[in-house]
Amino acid sequence: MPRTGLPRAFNRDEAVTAAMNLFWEHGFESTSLSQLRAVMGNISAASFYAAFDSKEALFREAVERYIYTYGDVTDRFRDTSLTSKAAIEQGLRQSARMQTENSHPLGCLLVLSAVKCSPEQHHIQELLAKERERVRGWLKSCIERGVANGELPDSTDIPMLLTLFETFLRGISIQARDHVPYETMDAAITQLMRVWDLSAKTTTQVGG
Amino acid sequence: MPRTGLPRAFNRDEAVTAAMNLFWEHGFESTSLSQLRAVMGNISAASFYAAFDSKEALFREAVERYIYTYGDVTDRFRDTSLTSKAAIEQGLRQSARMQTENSHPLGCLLVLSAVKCSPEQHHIQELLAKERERVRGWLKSCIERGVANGELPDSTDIPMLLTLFETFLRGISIQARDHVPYETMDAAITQLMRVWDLSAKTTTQVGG
DNA sequence: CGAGTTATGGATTGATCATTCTATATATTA
DNA sequence: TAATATATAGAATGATCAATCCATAACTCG
Repeated sequence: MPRTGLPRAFNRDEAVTAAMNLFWEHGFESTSLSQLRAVMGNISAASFYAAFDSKEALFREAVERYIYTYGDVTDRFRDTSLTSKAAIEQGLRQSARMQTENSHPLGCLLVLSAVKCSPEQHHIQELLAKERERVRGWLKSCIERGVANGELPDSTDIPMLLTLFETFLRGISIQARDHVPYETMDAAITQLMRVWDLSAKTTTQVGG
Repeated sequence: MPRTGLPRAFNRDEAVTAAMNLFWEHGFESTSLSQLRAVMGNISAASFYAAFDSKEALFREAVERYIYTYGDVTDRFRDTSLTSKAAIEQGLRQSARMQTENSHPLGCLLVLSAVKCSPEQHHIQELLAKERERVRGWLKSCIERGVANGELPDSTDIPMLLTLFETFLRGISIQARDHVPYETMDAAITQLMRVWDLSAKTTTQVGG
């Protein structure tokens, strides 16, 4: 809260959102500072660095903003008021729906915005990998809950099921970018969930 | 075949392969010409431009090289000596195996190396999108063949099945980058293919 | 008003980007 | 050996990159 001095001429909050959308569309490295300053209200370089430490610091803010807004669709994986199956199914459907909306860039920012970058910015890749790992943890906990509450048998191959659903989830980002419509992905999710039912029906076997 | 003049001091073929690996690892835009020249045998800029028109032209050659080498795992989708189910299953397993090998960069070059780029290089994105579309076409033909030869009922929702398998296929690239091991993806594919069996067993219904 | 504080515009930094140029070295062909 | 052709090294091109500097404008507080 700046108390004295010239007040900022642009809305910092709106600027972060605009930056998030640009990073989402073009990725971290391919988004230049001049492009960012343009969408942030045609602000000068001095104004930018008075408000943000660096391009990387802005990116971190943009990622945080994404997680708490569009990225919150994966919260369903943590919703214990639903059955494990419903949590996964709804998480997948919501992700597909959000990533195919045309009111913002297609796909998931956490998957797409730094899938590749120069060696000297490897830590940016790691930042997003850590966020994906968080989602993976929720998905894993959700499946483990399904085993614990009897939805799935004790013999369930948890890493396998986790990978099945997570791989599909990650693929949604590429498919959304390639303009595969939501409805088709939604239908595919319906069939994918039948694997859950098959796992649920399997009688308990001796684990290896 | 140069007949006169000073012969090239570096192996053009090996240089393209080295460039392919660098593009595969870091993507088109994040790979600089100086990095390329370094791995291509510490060649000078003049030598580079004597052998290649531009960075983009080299990238196109690298993509072509990839398609005919590592990328050929998806040829299984076109193998009509197999049942449609076997073609898809083997194509998925081979893709997962190749993309997780540690003798080269992880994931698929066609999916990862230009998923994001600056607006002025949109055509690079489109180049790779077209290659992915080709694979999508093979996958679609494979499923259609399954319907035609009776493996799948006429009521089969082809776009749905296509998207189910393609979304998983695309997800493998992200998962491989995130170091998900081949064995786990292989197990997931086994379960994914059970959806095929369910589709095959479904009695013919009135289509919508 | 004057002192203190902050944001701004605009020029500038040094690095790196892809690409081109010039001069020279080395090959084949006549 | 002379003419021709090609590749080379190394410097230089202009553009753009993220980031910084300086002077000035505009605000609050005393």
